[in-house]
Amino acid sequence: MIFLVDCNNFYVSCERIFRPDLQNLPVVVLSNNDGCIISRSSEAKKLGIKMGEPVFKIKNFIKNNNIHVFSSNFELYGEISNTIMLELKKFSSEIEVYSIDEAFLKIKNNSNLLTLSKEIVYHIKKITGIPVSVGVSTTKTLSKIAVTFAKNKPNNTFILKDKSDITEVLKSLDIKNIWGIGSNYKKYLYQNKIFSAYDFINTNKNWIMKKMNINVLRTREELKGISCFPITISNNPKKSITVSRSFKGDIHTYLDLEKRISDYAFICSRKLRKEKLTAYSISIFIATNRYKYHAKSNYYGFISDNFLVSTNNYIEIVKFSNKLLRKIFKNNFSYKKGGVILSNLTSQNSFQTSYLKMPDSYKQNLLMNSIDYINNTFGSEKIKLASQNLEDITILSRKKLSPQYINSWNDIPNIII
DNA sequence: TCTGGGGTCCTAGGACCC
DNA sequence: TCTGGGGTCCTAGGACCC
Repeated sequence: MIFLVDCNNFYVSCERIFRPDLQNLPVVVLSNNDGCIISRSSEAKKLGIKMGEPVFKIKNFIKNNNIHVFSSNFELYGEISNTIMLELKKFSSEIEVYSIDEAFLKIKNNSNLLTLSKEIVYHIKKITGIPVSVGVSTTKTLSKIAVTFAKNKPNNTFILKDKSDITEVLKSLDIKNIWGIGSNYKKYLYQNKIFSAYDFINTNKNWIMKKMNINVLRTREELKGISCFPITISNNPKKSITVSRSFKGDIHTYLDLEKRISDYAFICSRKLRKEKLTAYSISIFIATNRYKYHAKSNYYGFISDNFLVSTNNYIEIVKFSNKLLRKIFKNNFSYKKGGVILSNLTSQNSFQTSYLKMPDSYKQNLLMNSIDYINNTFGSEKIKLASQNLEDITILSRKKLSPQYINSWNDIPNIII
């Protein structure tokens, strides 16, 4: 059987660990730049706050209803997530960490599914303080359905096993709530008079393949109890690394944009080096504010290119990103967002060399390692490259940031007796 | 004033080969 | 009048996820 363990309102629950006074009160967590709502406590949901809602639109509502607001603290959430996943490994060695707040567990000895589910809920809450839900069924897609039911049960567990139960559930379930059916396929399926999950399992296979794709067909099979998405235990190596941000205000000049792109390229390189990888390809994009202007004053620039040889050299990556930026930059636009993507990644110990370019010299490597050492020891922005933003201003707006309770010595909670 | 960020997979069609 | 058949690889764009 497949157990899907899903944390309840994960980011909000993380904040509440250190703020027990916020139990039973409406709480929300915001996206980067304090832009949108990305996590809501059940009380906030009951007040009608929607997922992805822009904060500025409901500023007064937040105030009037005494809703507690946090900026996102992903460092903290990541640490808590790691702890949860380590604890879950005690229940099964066949575990797939699917996202920051979800994991699939394959459990073979399934004598008492309900008891085991309750045990998982109890254990994770006891060790980490995070409330989780457990959905159990025979395939990943069915477990996904089970866990949504679990969220509304008093003990946060739900077993979806009997054939007749499954049929009943599928009949009651809107197709848009199936894992793998997004807004576009939903629209298309509605147009073809397919509304419930039960309608969907009775569709024609060739039609699905012709009009959609193989994964949609797999989803259909999974709903019938035929497993098509196996649990992938090995943590596959990363295939791409992105750093992108919306800017606080608009940017008009090339030079200002270059500072941002240099920053993102530098951060991206740091992530790359942390994973002990090198990149062969790099992409840059810049975009105007899609909400603000008419279509003709909007512009989206995107470009990709390859290095001669895979690299994780800060200087080389930042230099190349600026060279690409020059090719897509256009005057007379107000830029609102930009990003750097590194792809075609390989391990730094095994990449392909080339006769076109000498490998980094010993001195270059020493320089790169020194940058890492200094930034890791004294703060991530101590050493920068000259094209980066050198003024001491924070790029992100995070006005309601909680302390780094468990990943910074300065922020360790004090207990006063 | 103000609207997030980071990923993966699939496929049609183009470029190329013999 | 009439111009083959069978492949592989790459990539942009579209779909999805949290």
